[in-house]
Amino acid sequence: MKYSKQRELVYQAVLQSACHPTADMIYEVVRAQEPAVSLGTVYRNLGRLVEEGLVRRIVLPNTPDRFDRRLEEHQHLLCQRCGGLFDLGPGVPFHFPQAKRQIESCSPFTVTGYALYFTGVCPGCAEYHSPAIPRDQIENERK
Amino acid sequence: MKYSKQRELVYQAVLQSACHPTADMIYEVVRAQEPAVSLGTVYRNLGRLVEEGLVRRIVLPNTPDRFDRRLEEHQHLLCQRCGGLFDLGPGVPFHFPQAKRQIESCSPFTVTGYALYFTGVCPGCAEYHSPAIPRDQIENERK
DNA sequence: ATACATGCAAACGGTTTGCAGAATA
DNA sequence: TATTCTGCAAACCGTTTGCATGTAT
Repeated sequence: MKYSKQRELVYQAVLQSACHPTADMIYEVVRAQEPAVSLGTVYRNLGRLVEEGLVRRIVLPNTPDRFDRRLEEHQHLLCQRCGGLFDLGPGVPFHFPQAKRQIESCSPFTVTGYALYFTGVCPGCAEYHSPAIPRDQIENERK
Repeated sequence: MKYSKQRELVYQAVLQSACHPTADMIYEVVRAQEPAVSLGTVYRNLGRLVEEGLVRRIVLPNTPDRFDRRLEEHQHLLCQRCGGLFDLGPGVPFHFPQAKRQIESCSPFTVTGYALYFTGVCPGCAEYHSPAIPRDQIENERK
């Protein structure tokens, strides 16, 4: 893969993001340093970085894809009030190798992967009388 | 909710489908009986039926939504070769109430729901020298 | 020199929506 | 009659793609 300044900036933006940014958020960050960058280039480079395994893509229904610098296996919770996406610790009782074994032992399928996420309410949104906040007004996803 | 022939046909089409049909497949089935029906109406009615809890919506990345007449909790496997979506039996080692309890006991989130599906290869596609079949050429999803 | 990457803008695909008219209650 | 529904077509939104130009090796 040939070096490009744009890809470097996209990668750094993902690494330095405190949350799980969308392509659009990455675009804004990169544009601050390289105003001529195009959204298409950001999409292309995010795709490349995912292919190379440098960055993880999180696909959720009815929302733009999110990107994650954390490569280790972990689950997420999608807050239904603010739309924020949060990492869950290792307490989630789901172990893929075991699930794979179990499914393959009692059904005719070969299992190669999975997708799992939870929905719920984050602590910030759960506060007393905390109003629902439309997603486009909050993008700082507390942890 | 006011009766409409179109909604009835949409509902029956989901109930009678052998697989997990997309809005488009429902559209085709309904159109066979009611040629003037519009795709918009199919979408609207599928949405209503989901709201009413009569039908389940299955959301997957990069593919149109699927609809499911089975309301009981169960998991799915998405075949990566033919694109077919298959029901998995009760052997999947994931139990939501337990997961909810465990996550809530060790993190500050309230958990209200989840999404889980597996990817892999279905028996039909696993056959010896079975070629990969593009999704638009196979829509009979064996069970 | 020759790949490969970029900016731009148009296209894509699944889904939603605004509207005037038709069907239900 | 009052409300809800429909068909139609345009809009929507995140993402991808074609193309001519620019940049890294």
